[in-house]
Amino acid sequence: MDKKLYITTAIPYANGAPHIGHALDYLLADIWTRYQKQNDHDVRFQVGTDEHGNKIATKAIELGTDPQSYVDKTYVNFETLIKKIGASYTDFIRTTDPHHINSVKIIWQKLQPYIYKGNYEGWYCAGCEAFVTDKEATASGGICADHQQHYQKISEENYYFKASAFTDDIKQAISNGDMQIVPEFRKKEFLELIKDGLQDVSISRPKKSLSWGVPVPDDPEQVMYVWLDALANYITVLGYPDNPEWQLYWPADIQVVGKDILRFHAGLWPAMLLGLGLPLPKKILAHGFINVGGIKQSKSLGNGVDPIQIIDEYGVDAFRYFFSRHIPTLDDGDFTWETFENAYNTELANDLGNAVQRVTGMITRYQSGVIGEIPQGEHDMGTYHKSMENLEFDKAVDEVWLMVRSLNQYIEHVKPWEIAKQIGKDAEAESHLTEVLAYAVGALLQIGDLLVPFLPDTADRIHRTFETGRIVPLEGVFFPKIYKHTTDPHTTKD
RNA sequence: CGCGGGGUGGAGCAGUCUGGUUAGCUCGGAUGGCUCAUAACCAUCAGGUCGUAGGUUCAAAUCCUACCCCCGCAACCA
Repeated sequence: MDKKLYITTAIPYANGAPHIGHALDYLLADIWTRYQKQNDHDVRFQVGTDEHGNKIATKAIELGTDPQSYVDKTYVNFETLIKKIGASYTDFIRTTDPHHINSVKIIWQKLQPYIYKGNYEGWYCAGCEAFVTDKEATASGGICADHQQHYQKISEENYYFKASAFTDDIKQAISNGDMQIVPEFRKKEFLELIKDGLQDVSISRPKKSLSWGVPVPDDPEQVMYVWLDALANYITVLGYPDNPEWQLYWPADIQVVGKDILRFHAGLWPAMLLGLGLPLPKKILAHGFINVGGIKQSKSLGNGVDPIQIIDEYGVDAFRYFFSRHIPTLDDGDFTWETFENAYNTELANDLGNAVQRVTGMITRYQSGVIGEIPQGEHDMGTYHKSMENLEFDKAVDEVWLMVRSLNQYIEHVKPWEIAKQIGKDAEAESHLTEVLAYAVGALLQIGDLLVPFLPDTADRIHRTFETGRIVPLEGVFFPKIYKHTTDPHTTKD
């Protein structure tokens, strides 16, 4: 058996609507997973939801229910999105799973040598029953917008995790690449951030101010705060510590996170792992944010884009296509309905869809659907694989489209329809035509192979159409034109 | 001097580390060709002071200096 691989995604807070940022996590992880599986690796792929905390408890009370019943409903929103994207995950963890809760307690105990009691001081809103960051307090002028009251500076006793103890080890692991941070500039950014050392982190709250969470072992007055509970999911989902199977998968090969939470995954989380005596993840992939028309998505602006809507209107492969190719894997990207639809119509419909269509059309028309001997596609895939290894998925897809274009050029160049006219006049025309069309099919099949990680449905359709040596007609065309957010140029010209 | 990223034809980007053929690609625009195909495809053309000002060099988008502008971050925000 080949080495077992493991990839993780961040677990979103179950209170809230899934948005495009979450979708990106799942998509990137899924592309990598499918790519590795295509190369015969065993891949475990985790997704999940973070289900503890005050916001959930408060919301549940508001709705006249209890927190557990509430999250039992809301986590489904994420599960729906994940499935809709076609993410081939193997594990869905919820932080309210009994096994997770038990494991977190054990983890707490194992980390005992690095846990101490201290005072947490910060701006607190009695209405929210929660602390806000200094930044937030300053931005709002010291007044909570929801409750129209001043934040109070209060301090309370809770437990701290001595992350600072691991500063040097973590710095070293990052610098020497044992724990690789991708992209490189994020690595620099993070090393700069921790140059004066990691800060110790508050990992619990008094029970009176945080009711919904994992109880701290041996201290009924304290409940675990988010970090330890949530981050631990990456190993508890594998069965840590009681099911030894976790050792087959840990350390993770890649942990996919958004750039905003890189610091927790590159600092606190590795510190926890070192405290447990566990190896660090091999690679952390920090992707960027998706703006809309150059503007940050926000609830107050109401300019958020719903991934479900995109998938429902254009299909899952169209979604996967745009977000893998037109959103840079390692940097911020931009979405507008216009650019999305344009990419769909020109690249998926005109370039790829039409190429498949014209090849199947000619084979059906000239050769009654018989393809004959299909040669291996001969395009050099070095750049593609290199881009995949570097986690630059956008560049890998670019490479595939180079092939699509050159196939269209090839067809234009050899003009199969001209050759067809020579049949009966020229003795070699028939075999020449067969050869040309089979070559085109070979190219399409190679394109299909390369699209497996990105557009699984499309790849599958291409294979089914051609692989038997005889055209298998499929219902409908590949990527029919869609004009929902832009105008059809052919209806406005009159 | 807080840290990081960036400013290249209408839009989005590559090229900068390792200076050197006519600054490359996609979309958009114009013209032409073709007709197998989803009024698709193919070809050609138009369009750029490579943020600004200096400097180094036979030669700079690419190296050096100064400055301007934009974006993100500035730690418990799940």
